[in-house]
Amino acid sequence: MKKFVTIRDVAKAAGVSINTVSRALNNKPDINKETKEKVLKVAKELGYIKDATATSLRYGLTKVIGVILEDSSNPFYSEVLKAVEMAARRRGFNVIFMNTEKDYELEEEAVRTMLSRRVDGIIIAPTQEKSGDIQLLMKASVPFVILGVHFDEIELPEVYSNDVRGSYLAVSHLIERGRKKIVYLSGFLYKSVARMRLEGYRKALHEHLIPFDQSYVFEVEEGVENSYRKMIEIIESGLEFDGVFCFNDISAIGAIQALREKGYLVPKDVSVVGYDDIAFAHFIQPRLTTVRIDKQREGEQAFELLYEMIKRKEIVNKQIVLDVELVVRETT
Amino acid sequence: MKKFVTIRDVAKAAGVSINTVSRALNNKPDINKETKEKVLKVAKELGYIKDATATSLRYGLTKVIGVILEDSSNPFYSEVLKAVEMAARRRGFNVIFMNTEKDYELEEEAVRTMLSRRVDGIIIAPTQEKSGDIQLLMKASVPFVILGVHFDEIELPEVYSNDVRGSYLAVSHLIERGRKKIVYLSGFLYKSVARMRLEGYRKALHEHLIPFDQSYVFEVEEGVENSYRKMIEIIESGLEFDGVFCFNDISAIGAIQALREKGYLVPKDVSVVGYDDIAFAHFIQPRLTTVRIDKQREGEQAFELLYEMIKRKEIVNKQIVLDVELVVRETT
DNA sequence: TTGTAGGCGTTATCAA
DNA sequence: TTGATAACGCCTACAA
Repeated sequence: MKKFVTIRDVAKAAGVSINTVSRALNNKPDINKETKEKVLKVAKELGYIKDATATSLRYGLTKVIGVILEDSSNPFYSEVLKAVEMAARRRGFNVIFMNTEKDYELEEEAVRTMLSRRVDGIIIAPTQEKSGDIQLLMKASVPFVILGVHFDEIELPEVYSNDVRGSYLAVSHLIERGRKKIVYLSGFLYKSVARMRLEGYRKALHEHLIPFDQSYVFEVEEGVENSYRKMIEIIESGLEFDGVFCFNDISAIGAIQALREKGYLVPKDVSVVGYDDIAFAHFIQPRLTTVRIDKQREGEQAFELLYEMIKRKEIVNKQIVLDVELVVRETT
Repeated sequence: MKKFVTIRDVAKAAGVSINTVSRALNNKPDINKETKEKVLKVAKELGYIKDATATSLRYGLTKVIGVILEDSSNPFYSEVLKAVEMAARRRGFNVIFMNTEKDYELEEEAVRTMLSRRVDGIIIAPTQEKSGDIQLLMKASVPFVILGVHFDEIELPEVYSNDVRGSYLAVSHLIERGRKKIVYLSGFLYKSVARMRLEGYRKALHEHLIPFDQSYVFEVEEGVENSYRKMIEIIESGLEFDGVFCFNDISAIGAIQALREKGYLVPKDVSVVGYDDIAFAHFIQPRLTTVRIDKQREGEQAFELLYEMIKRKEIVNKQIVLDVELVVRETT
């Protein structure tokens, strides 16, 4: 089991030396045409398949990139991941991915694994709880791109979306719909994304002369269940509100469920806006108004930035900020 | 950029030979305790990270498996894929995945790439249009597991769900709800899954003494849009029906959308059952009645079967058929 | 145009 | 207990 044909085997069968085989296989010029054809024929007959492992070792390049994210089955990330894979493949790269489950230890372990695999580059969506692994990456001098996150303190290659603008658009839209008391179901504020979205929220309120009220902002762990429960809690607390801006579509779905159960009509009584525009945002009922991030583009851009670094063999300290779009549907 | 510390560097810095370093790193017994500690210390100081590429070449084992599927962002596959990755990691394996976009050429190319990468095993969800790549895999004598598909003609290691039973349950349930004219929005029948589900459909009708009518079976390409359009078509054709059994949840969503647009109430006028129980099945409104496949288990089982083959170094010609469960919600 | 030899980073065999 | 050496499969100087 698992005995592969080597160039040595091909060489012997074709009656030439191993590097004549190598030359034939790699389209080198310095080889006789007939020899080449013969070698290629023999290689095919024997079912030769080049060992990328050996080539990697020889070249010091694996043509593999690593992708590290919290949950590859999440409808947002799964689309980004797919886009990365497709973009990578177009350039002859394969991708190894690892899930961190939002666990920093797993994230750091994933980084070490990728480094050990000698991937040519890494795309990572860090949890932002700690950033020791990012330090590790910087020291390792392996090209990497931060995905979906922006670090204020250090300048790093990043691809993320313009979420200040996104949430500004979302909240302004709510206000234009006549909503004045807008709950923000936020993610944890140690995450740059949550902070940016909070900033946009505040900006929109401010521009519309609505005072910011901290008691309308709730930091809630991600997941439908969590936002569902938090929404129930908010309703039961008696807080007055007529709009809900959600950290993402998933949490919007949870919120809408809670609202419905408590007898609120969406959007008649309460308007809801989500974020991300995952595929299901326009299949749920009522169709979700949300802020669209172009996930395919995000994945592609992340790979292309990484690729540029791999090719140029140097850090390209560029922050690519993707534009974002409000998609008005039926929940507002 | 990208200069890694090698055991050679460690050896020099520690004043020992390279294989003393190797011994220390790999917890070999025949090494002096102090030497070992010193080596480990130096290795850590220098930031040594083992090169898995070299180890792979040496051992003839990469500790990488390949996963080939049509669309890693599909809510069904993305969950299975994640489960595979998690299971693999527990055993010290990493995973490279490739999307085929239901294109046989890409699928075959993916197989070649995986072979070239010398992955220790492959999990593949084949399109079933052609199967030359499966032949290739068999010849290559690399362990592989077929995911979500059953081949009648050849006995191969497979993990798939009991879809005859699943659709039998679904259709029986529709009948018990008083439905008699049940449309089957099928996938293409060259796929084993579609055939199995058709069989269950027929079986349920037969047992309930409802004659099978070919004109109620529609082969439709996957995707919400396609099932949406087909459903519109069916309605406009004037066909009488009171139930719709869908190939999967995605197609159920499309069908429900069409029904709603055409003024049908679900489930009052028409009952609808989906298949897969993707995460969103219970977020859409009305909540979708569907047949649940345990996606996590499917991924785990696929990996474990593969792992068994890798460990035993021989084909384990086992077909693992996962049980399936009817989840009654609000569309029936 | 072709072949020989060395090396990529590891690990295993054998000898010291 | 330790060290020298060969080998995994490939590619590239260099030599022929």
